Amino acid sequence: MNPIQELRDKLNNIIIEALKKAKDEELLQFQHIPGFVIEVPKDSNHGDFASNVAMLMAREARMNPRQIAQIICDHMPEHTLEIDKIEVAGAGFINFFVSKKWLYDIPALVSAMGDQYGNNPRLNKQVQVEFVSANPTGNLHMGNARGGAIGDTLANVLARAGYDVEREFYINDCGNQIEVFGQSLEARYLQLMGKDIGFPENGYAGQDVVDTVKNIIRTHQDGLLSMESSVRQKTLIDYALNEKIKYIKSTMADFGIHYDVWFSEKTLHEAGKVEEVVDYLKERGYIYESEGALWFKTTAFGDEKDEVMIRANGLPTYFAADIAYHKDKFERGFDWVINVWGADHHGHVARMKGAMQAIGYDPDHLDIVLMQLVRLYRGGQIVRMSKRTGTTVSLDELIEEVGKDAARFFFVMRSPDSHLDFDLELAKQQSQDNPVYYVQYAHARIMSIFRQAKAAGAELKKPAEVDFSILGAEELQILRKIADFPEEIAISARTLAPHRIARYVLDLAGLFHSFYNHHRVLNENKALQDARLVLMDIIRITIKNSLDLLGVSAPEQM
RNA sequence: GCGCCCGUAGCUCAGUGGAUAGAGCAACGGUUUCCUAAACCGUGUGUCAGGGGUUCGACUCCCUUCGGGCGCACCA
Repeated sequence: MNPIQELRDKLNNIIIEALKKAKDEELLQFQHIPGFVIEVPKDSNHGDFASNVAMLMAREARMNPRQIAQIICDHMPEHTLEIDKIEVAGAGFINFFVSKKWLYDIPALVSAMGDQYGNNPRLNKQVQVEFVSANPTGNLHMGNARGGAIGDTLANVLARAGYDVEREFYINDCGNQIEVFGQSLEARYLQLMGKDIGFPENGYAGQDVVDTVKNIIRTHQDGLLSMESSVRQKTLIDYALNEKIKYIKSTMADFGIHYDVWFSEKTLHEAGKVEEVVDYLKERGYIYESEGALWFKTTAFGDEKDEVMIRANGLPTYFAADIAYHKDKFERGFDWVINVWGADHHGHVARMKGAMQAIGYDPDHLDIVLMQLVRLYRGGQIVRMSKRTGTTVSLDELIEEVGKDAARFFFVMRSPDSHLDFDLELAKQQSQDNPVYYVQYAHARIMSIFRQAKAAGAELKKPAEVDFSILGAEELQILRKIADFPEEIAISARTLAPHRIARYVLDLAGLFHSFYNHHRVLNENKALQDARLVLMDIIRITIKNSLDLLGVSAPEQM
């Protein structure tokens, strides 16, 4: 149920009917009705809805937009909508002033839908969101954290927007980096066993690798010393990957994220899917050999330069595996595939889409959400992140310091396109300056009102038993905001903009706090109290559902 | 050099081609002790980085210049 969308659809039909009627009467001349919009004007003086249809028709109809608008108004058919006023305004806008009575139906809708409120009709479309997909060779960093918050919120939003959603984590468990990882593990192992041995130049120098090796020693002691190097590395890698993936899974769970699929890159190679896709491209003539390597002619799809698929040493590149991976995704039947990537991978986007085109899939069914980098601040000072010095803050440490709720909210608060300054002090603050606190507090405050109401013997009545015409302008504004929620979800999904939900719930919490500071819910006027209690209940539901989307808890008291 | 993102109020940021560009913080002025706590109310003259273009209409789309970030591996 999306009340805004329903009203919009009805107005849309009325306009089209009016146009047809005017054409029949030969007052307007046109072949096609243009793709006009019915929008909610920013300024409420311009009505509840406004359409630009007259402006768009001006050229074809060879008439002044305001005249066209007037003709449309004069030909509005009979309809069931209660409309107070329709006016022609500005350059030719048609403004609709819908009777406020439609808002009185909102509480019953929200109340009946409960935790389902906000959900749009099912679309029967399968969408996959792949996000984080961190290398299992180290700790989760702030980029992974932001990707997690964005990806998971986006998945939640898409689900409520009507899609069938799957969350997936791609595990890069083979390739060059894993070899380097193995060499690093081996060096640490030998060092810890007292051998005087150097460390690989580009190895993983972090303390977490040392810790992992210490865990291995705890169970295997010196048992790996006698092994041949390649066997030893494999043993170390298997153990370490297992440990790292367990760490990632548990940290993600602490962050409120639960994946449907953990997809191993290795299985792709083992199943021959990578060779398969290279062969496929070869058959189509997109592959050529040069300097011992096999190249994919990505320039044929707008890339700047061709890319290596199979290296001279016979091993496929990450790109080759990634094409096979994305082919596999589409073969699994997804109508829409979404990846959340760090902005440092942007160069990969065009060639990935090109690759999809080359293997016969519509590149428009693949969307990449690129997110900009994160900067951590502590008391106005930037927290430098350096793997060398080991001062990097990991996601598990962040969750421990500021809590899951603040972390989730902060990471998703800004547009993915925007660099994110994460203020650790603000995130911990128990004050209304802290946006997550501000929203949660609104929820807790409403719960408190209900506790007070119960103590006073006041009950929450069913919306049908309550007269909402007693409500004033501020309450109606809140109703209007609540009515927007499903539409907000639809837009957020369509534009892949999960930060809109954070802003939405901040707005709603702001309206609530402001109302709370001016009016008493529990008061002498019982009819008013009944209406306000219902209003409080649907604010509570909408805030709760918004916070659910964000993966943030809604406390009963604070 | 080429490509992607960004540039909006003092600061941090919103802004699905629509009408007079918004919010929070900060600043300034005022009120107040009330279901949850020093909270509440009010106050914005912004070259939407600059310049061109498309459009009835541009912060939004295109071109270009400047500034910042990030990429441009037989790494992932």
